[in-house]
Amino acid sequence: MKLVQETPFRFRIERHGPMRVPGVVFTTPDLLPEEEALRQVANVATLPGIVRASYAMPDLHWGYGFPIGGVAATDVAAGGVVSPGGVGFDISCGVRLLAADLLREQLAPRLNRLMDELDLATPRGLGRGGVWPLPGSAQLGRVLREGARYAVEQGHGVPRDLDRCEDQGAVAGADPAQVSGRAVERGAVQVGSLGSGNHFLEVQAVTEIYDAEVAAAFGLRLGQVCVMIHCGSRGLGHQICSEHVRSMDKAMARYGIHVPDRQLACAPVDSPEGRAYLGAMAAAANYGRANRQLLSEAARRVFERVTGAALDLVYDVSHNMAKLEEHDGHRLCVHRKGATLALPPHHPGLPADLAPFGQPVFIPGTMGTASHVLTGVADGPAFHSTCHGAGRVQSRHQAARSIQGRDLRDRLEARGIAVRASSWRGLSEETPTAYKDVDAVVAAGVGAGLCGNVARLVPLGVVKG
DNA sequence: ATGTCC
Repeated sequence: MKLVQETPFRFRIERHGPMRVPGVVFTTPDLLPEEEALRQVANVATLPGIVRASYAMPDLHWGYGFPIGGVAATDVAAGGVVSPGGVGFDISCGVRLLAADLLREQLAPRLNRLMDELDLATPRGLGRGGVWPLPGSAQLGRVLREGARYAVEQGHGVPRDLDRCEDQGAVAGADPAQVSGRAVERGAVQVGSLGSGNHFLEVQAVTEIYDAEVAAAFGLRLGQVCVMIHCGSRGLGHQICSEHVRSMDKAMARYGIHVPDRQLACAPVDSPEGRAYLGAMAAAANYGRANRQLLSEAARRVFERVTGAALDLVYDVSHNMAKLEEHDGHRLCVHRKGATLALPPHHPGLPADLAPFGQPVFIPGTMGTASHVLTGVADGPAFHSTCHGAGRVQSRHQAARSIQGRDLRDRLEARGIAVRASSWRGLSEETPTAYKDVDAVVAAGVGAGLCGNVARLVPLGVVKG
């Protein structure tokens, strides 16, 4: 495969074989991933209706069909397709940041107690329920339609929270009728739970401010304590993805669609299968947003009790979504998988007070390193998208073999990071050495013109899924 | 990511 470096932060995969557009990878030579991920970028470029390029962010790595860190837009009017693999199994997985009215030195004497209480208050782990009193399964329909808005309406949050959520807390077009009974069954008992894998709730502190004006507008200052929550749509999103991949895999031949990898199963956006998936995907997206809202409320109650400090929502973003967006007069289905929407300054989708500064974006790093706050910039080259995390370099298996969970906990604690894990195996799979350097990933994103860097945060304590 | 295989 021919990879041409076009600028210090931009590589091009020339069109070859059935590719309809080129591949464009925003990265640096030392962040370039395994060949297989680049192959996936090229495979995505064969999808019917794809426009401009198959894009990849600096945290690019191998995924199911589509690479993680991939952005692909299809033109709906030109037979453009939607593909569940372009969103990922964890539909609407995302990140929110809450800022405490508290400095890290004020928290220090109470950190351990705070972490103990967050540990108890955060349902998590594989399969394990983590049920919230909010919905019985009868109320799940409202969660699927109204997302975080329903949670706030029920008293789990304040109206201002919704101004600080992408899509004001609920995606339009959710169709609970397209969510199977199995998905509902799995989802009903997991509302308000963190999950496992790389999902976490961290107490962090702001250690660097790169853009003082934007940081102030986001409500962030040096030394401030924050809470970052990274989670998704749990078994419900997983079930929906599996079912719709299967249905599209069967339907593709009828639409005359041929893809180089069955994991790219897709159907025209404007088809029964396409509409069914998008309706179910939006429902899962709303579930994910309600989930993050409820976990925020749990954290707020703990903070209030232990420190007396309030937590203000800075923003909430998804990094696994497909959205119907207007670009240059065309209605496009923009898939972002392990990639974050980053609206530029003055975009109508921004709340008025953030309009001059662009949309906040959060990049969760790894447990031992750092996380970043970014902002959307004008003229973003990939449909206003940027990276979503550090990006894996080791498989879960490799990571787990490299260190015992208890040893990792000890090492982190020795560096002053309080760890509350739900499983030792899960903790070892998330060892910081399994990931790229998040600072380098962010620098590549900034260099490529995808985003601006606003602030850096380091973990004080981690509640691990 | 995920009742780590319907």
